[in-house]
Amino acid sequence: MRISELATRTGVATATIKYYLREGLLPPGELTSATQARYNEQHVDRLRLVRALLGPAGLTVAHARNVLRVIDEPGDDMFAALGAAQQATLDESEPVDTSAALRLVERAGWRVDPSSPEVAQLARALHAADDADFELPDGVLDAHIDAAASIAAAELAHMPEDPRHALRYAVLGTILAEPLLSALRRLAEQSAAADRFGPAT
Amino acid sequence: MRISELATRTGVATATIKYYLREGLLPPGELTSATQARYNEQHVDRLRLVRALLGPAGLTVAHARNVLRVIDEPGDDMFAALGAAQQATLDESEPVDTSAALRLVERAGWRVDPSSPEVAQLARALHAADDADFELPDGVLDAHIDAAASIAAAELAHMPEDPRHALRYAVLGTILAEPLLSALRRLAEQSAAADRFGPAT
DNA sequence: TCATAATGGAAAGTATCGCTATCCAATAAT
DNA sequence: ATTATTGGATAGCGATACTTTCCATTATGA
Repeated sequence: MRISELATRTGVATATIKYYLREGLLPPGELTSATQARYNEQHVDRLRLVRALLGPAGLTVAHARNVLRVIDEPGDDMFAALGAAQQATLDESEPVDTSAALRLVERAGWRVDPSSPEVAQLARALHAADDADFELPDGVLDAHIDAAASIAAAELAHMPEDPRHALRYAVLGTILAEPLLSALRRLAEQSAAADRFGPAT
Repeated sequence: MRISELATRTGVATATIKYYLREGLLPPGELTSATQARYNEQHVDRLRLVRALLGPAGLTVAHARNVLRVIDEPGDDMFAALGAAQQATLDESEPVDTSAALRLVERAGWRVDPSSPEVAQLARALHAADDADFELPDGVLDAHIDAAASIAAAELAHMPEDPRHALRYAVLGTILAEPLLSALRRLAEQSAAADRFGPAT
């Protein structure tokens, strides 16, 4: 198919597709002449994936490119690839004091790289709560830890056997499930609040 | 104190403080003349709160303004205020097909407003996964639902008695705990992946 | 076959966002 | 009396995700 058909089938403007091509989010079509290229079903799928990453998942173009690179070139070290996929969506930024975050990780009993950006992200979240004068009760923190642990366990338990699929699954699970979990948490809160403060059934 | 002291104490540039004042994130200081205003400790606290919302929580200025308005003017209907606080951070956007989302909510047994933006957010997250050809196993979905429910329960259980504090607590809990939960989930995954794929202890 | 439409590719333009810089007249500090 | 600071207004900036415009080169179809 040509670019215009790719555009109509995915609902993405051709100019935008050209932009994604330029940014390396979408592999180029097969050139049939100086002014024509052919695209196939894989391009359709890829374009949908790109839109999912840029839209609801909220990734920047740069982050999406990183994520796609990990999916495209898995390498043979699954652990390294998973780490790379996670870090693909994080910016490095100023160093933070990670002591509180590390204490929390230890309390959770997790085995993590103390210098990973995820620890820094956790540290920043804790500091933000602190700066906002928001005291997070231990019980609530523990609930978050348990929740995170059981989600991770469930995700790992359902990971496909085939390493190629497993990586894609893990990467997308990490990234696409994030907005899902946020929405679910808010709905659970809404429901709980309705039970407690809302109008009678 | 004057604006420059407010700036040095919070580490926020005076130009930025002026910007927040303009945007209504920070209440004006008490004018003592045409060219001087006095600020107090409440301004320091407020400014820290604003930075926490704009930084790690990732809110836009417009969303932060909405959130602060709910905190500032609680009203007497706690349920309505909680709903308003949640919606303060969401954009309205094109309508989505919420049927899959509603099915999920029903499976969770939650009591929520089917037309709420949170449902729409959930619907978009589900569609994104679908568009990306990412099949979320039921077991994983259930794990997310259970996790969301137990977090919500823990948060409600620790909500302060005093309605004024309760609202602030609920609002900040919803917003500031989101990046925290994301970080925890990623660390839990990292730990679980290390156990399964990583180097031996 | 010849006018019209579409394409690849490059480059410039646009809208939004969160600041940041510049000015100015009025006032404070020394 | 001189210098520094402030409130207030306005304009500028850098990043991001597109959009628009342009052009030479093909396709396409009446």
